[in-house]
Amino acid sequence: MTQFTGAGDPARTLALLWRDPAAVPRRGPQRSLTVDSVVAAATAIAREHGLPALTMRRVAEALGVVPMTLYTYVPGKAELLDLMLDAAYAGMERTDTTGRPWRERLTTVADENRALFEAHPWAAEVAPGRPPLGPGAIGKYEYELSTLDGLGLTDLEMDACLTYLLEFVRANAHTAHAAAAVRRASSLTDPQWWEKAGPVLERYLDPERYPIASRVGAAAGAAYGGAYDPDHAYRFGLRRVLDGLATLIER
Amino acid sequence: MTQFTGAGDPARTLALLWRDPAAVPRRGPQRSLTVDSVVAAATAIAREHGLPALTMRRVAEALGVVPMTLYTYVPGKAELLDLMLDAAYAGMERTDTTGRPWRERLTTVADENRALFEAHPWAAEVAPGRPPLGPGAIGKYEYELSTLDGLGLTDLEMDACLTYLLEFVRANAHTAHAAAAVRRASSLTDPQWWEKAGPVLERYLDPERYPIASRVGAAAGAAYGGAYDPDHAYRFGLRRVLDGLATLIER
DNA sequence: TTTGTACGCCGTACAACGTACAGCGTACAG
DNA sequence: CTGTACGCTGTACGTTGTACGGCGTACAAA
Repeated sequence: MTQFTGAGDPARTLALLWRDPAAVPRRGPQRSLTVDSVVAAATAIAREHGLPALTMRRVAEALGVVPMTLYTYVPGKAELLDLMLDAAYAGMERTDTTGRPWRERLTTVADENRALFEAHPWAAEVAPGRPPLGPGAIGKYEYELSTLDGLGLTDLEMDACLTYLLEFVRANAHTAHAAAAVRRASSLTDPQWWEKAGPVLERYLDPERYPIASRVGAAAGAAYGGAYDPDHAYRFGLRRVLDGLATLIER
Repeated sequence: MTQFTGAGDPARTLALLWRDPAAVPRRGPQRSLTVDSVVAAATAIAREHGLPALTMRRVAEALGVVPMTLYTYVPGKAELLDLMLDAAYAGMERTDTTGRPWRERLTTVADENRALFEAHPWAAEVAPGRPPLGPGAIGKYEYELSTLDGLGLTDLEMDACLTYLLEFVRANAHTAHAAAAVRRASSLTDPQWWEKAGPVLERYLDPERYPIASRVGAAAGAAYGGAYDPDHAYRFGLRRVLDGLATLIER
């Protein structure tokens, strides 16, 4: 099952995201849980065991409750993911960089988003079909836009620049986490895998037919100890992102 | 279930990817299918109904066979995804841009990758934990690296530049496709959704508390007719990517 | 030509998933 | 005091990927 956000009824989801007091019931027995406790339990599971391990049954078990109980707090799993994402956004650090040069400000934003995905690897995997328009997401948007304010960009350019920067960080985290997830799933470390795959691949791969790929692939493999080094890709990429934005900002 | 690639036994997977003749059996009854027909049927389902609709049962049904039969052609679903991905790579256009300026060459590579994700939207969703080292992927790598050859970059830089460019295209396609998938799943078009969410959101969102977000969000929403325009993000982003690489290449 | 066996195909089965539904008991409104 | 709104739960359904064992075919050896 691919995991979405933004699937359910917008009004209900928004009321939930903003913790609308009018949405809590006035009758019936005392509630044994809270929306926040459900979100917290789900987040803990996703963080510790990955998104595939996040099941309604597991969340319920962690809370000492039967699965169907969760459905009185949350309409379904999609909305729970929305709530988790918004809560994660709300918990992000927001360093005040007023007055600093724009490169430093954007680097801070990038690093803070990277930290988000480090603290919540699952967040890089949920596909935000429609963004969760809760207080966490809006507050994040406001803060991040403020680092681009006053640079002479149009409103549309500000949005485009921010989207561009954030998608880079997100993509980097996604790739990094996919690598980590496959490591966990295959019970074969990266070096072990390459040790097995390398000799076999050599039987099929003709260096004369793929000269550049052989050369560059070997160089990259030797340098990274694998096919991909997320840390290096982040540092390299962030420099490119800032240089790319510079031609727009400093024109 | 999150979809991986590269989960199974490397040797078996590689033999499959390269269509090793030694891997086909010599005994037993005639095989009614081929690996290629399985891959083709699976690809057709993924393309037409999306990755969540790609199930072994459905592939089997399309081939007029019982689910377990597929397992005599393919070790499992993860390997099937590897094969699908490698086949999609193999089918990509590879325009000869020898002698053209590097910006034009890289734009061509980006556009070809974008076309891949347009033809195979599912490909943007599979997480390539470990890349499928088949003829398609290797050929693609060789071709794409050739557009960066002779520019004075080190081998590591060539790999980093290509990775950076491809991750941008991939991330853009992923976001675009997530938006399309949620539209399909929620049975509520984007304008319909905003029409319902807009008034409700206004009740919660205080413009004085989020001045920049309100202003920029409104501008972006009006310009794109939604929160995000993948086409615009691609054109904008590709310019930034090339400008960012320029400071490295033309230093 | 016969026979042993490697191997394709299939029916059944299992565990896990999200969640619909109906019954039961609680606590507030009148 | 009573009716009812509503939280909690047990059971159940339709999915998923795939393990297992039986059956029959077609090639290798005799």
